Amino acid sequence: MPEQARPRPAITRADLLHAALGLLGPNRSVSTLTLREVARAAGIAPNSFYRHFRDVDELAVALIEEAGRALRQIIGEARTRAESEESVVSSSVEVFMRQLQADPPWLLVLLREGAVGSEAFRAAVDQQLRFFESELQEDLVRIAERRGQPIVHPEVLARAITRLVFTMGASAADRPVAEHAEIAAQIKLMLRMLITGDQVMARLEGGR
Amino acid sequence: MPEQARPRPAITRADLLHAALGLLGPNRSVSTLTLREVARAAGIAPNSFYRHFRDVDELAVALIEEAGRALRQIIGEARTRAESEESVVSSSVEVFMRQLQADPPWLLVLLREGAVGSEAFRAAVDQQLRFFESELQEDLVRIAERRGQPIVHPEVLARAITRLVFTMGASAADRPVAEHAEIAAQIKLMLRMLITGDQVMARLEGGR
DNA sequence: TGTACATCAGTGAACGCGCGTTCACTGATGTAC
DNA sequence: TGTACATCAGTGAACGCGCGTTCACTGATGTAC
Repeated sequence: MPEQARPRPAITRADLLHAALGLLGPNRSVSTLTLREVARAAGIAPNSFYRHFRDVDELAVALIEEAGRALRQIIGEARTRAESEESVVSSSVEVFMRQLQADPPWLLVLLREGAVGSEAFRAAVDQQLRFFESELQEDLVRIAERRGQPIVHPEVLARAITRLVFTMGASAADRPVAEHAEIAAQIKLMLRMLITGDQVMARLEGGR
Repeated sequence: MPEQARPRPAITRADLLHAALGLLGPNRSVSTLTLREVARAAGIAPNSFYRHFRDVDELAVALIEEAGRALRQIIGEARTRAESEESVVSSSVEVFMRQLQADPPWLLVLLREGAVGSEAFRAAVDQQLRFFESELQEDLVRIAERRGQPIVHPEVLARAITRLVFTMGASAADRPVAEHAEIAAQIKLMLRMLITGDQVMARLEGGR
């Protein structure tokens, strides 16, 4: 049984992910990246790509997971500072829109790739959305219970909020920055409708 | 000034659109169609494609417009039979989900292509969504006023409903049909939250 | 009605290109003894 | 410390392929007179 020799990675998976991110833009989605492009951007020969990923799809999935992690951390930090549903909503939306304006390429990965691409691909985005949903759900429940007014449909509420924010964010990314404030206000209003609706339905259904 | 001679189109634009639709499926989005594929499916030489469209993007936009028209007509018919916000919502959602299960390829065009593709491409999908929004808004306002309880934020409400239905529909298209009923129920619940929220906020803001 | 002409949808061949993937390789590094 | 060997990230060349686009063409149809 031979002891394992250490590789000396001149180029890492992270380098490749970074190179791939650099290629993205308003009109370039992850699903259109080619192996040769990424290799070129990373400064390696095309065939060297295989030392790190099985194919471009595997890189794409890694990119999605990375992006999800990054956004969840940022939103999570904003949320821990919030103490009411109202402020959970508005601070999350504000942080989200601020990220959108900074226009980091990884955010586009989450906004754009959910619908298109290979099976594995869409599943990866869906997975990240579900992470968001469950984290949001926990926060909403925690805050609502502290206030003594529990949420009636926490799962559906969290999902509706998450999906609305992402879909509105995706369409905001295509519009001039000047409109972003207006869009943010619309999103907040929508979320307030949802939360209020849930609360009222609690009362109508018996208020428990 | 020569009088114009009539073309005798052996193959029409509609034939090409139809051929393109036939190529779509759960894992094939419009943005991945190639000119040669479509020409092959339509039974013409690749270069003949240019007699009908400038390029595949132009065909894609036509496809989107066609799909939008089709869906709006179907939903519109369902809606004219509805007389309360509640039934507008549930009959629209039901018709929508029924279409989804019938799995017509053109529906995928609207659900999948909003985020990816060329500028013109995304703009075309966005346009169709706006048509939906404004038609829905009219119906909501009309019905609410007849009931004497006007909607406070008709534009935002209509947009939230439209976006939620489309994004939830897109994710439903990836899930087994057995889950569709559950998803439809979730969508209805979400929309009820939105509508109830709007109504209650009316009262909170002074009830006018 | 007959003839000459214009129109134009569809064609077949060819082009150069970038793609993913394969192959046998090189050469730096780490390990065994 | 020195030497022989194993590992393996990266390479250069080559492959066959499908792509979009161009060109000069054909031949059926419609129009002018």
